[in-house]
Amino acid sequence: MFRKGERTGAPDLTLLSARSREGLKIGLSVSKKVGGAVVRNRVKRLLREAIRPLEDSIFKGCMYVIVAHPSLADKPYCEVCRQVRLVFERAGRLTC
RNA sequence: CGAGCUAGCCGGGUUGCCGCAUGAAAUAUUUGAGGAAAGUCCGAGCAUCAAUGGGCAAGAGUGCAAGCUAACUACUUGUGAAGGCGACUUCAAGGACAGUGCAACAGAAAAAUACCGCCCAAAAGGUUUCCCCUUUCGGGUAAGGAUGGAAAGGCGAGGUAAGAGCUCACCCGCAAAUUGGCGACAAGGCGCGAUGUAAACCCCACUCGAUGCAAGAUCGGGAGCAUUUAUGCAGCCCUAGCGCUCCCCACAUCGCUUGAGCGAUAUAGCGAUAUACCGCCUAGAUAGAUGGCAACCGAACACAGAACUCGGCUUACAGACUAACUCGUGCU
RNA sequence: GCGGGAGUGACUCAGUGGUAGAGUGUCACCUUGCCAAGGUGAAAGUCGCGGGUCCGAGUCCCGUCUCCCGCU
Repeated sequence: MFRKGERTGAPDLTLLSARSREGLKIGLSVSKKVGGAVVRNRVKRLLREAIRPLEDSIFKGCMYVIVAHPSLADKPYCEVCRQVRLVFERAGRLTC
């Protein structure tokens, strides 16, 4: 994914997407630079919650990885939601 | 009222909708992070390693006493030392006449020494009768000598050729008999006067086999050596035992949560803790589960996320509460 | 999860318990018509942080923080 994927950016996160035959798969990458265990778990939860309402409208033929930047750690939920929607729109993967 | 000190406790709760993991089980429901889950600094369980069964070496750790515990270097209560007016707090707290090393600079000298000084005797010289002065050699001495963290117990008197605990008074330190205490130790003081450093090596006493759930168990295939002896398998030895070595595939299931478990009460104990009885079941994932949107409570804002499990230690921490005690001030 | 190492001038590193050093760089002066090279001199250190042992700690001991590496 990191070698071949197509990159799309937002202020505090990056989306990698690549064609796959296995259907929709979404991974999260939150490195130690973001924070300790508590902070990283929270970031992952917020990202999952942000993806959940979009799940039906995302293009099914790809695998995705969302990379969180350290600046995402102190953003509120609505901001995370906005950026996730933005990054999928920019990549042209939303079908609705 | 102010300042302090010690111990303990909490560190969110309730409701609705959507969502995650798990159990029972079949559409509705059970349970779901911490006081430190952290650091990994100690101690155990459990597992494997040739039985790690007995002994040795090497290495590591600990170092006041009694108790407590499954165990401990932890903990409790004491002893001693240091700090604080006090409540109280802190302490790796054995041994320096078993041995070795080190003590920079300064200083005569750093562990036993005579450089200067002081004193005695002899010789030579000056003077020349002596006294006195200078030099050399030999001996005595630790009173004085700008140092240093530390200088051979301190200070005064006697004493002496000069001096010296050599003797004496007062003080300092070590300390035998005896007495009290289970003990550390305390009181006591015959006698004695020893540099410091063991958190330098070390000595003495005591303790420790190694590796860790990524341990390991179950399930598959292949190669080499050996052919029931021997070789080989542990740091070394003894006894017992065993075919040995290597590679690939796979990550499924088990280990995986009921345990030296938690809570209340009573009894024993100053306490750590123990005993009895009653009640409770309280995460178990495997890319790794607790979140989102709202409402209310007076405010919900700290440090922070289980990964085999327990007992401690250490470190981080917004705020809230309870009790005992100490010091100061004012009033009665 | 388990184990090991490092932290010293701006940078790279030395450093037996006894005044903290070297090279590169920086600054000033000399040299040159100017620059470089060369020469002379100077400044720059909470020895990661907090305690302890010691007369005295960068060094020894304990705790702590950050970074790096290995097993897997």
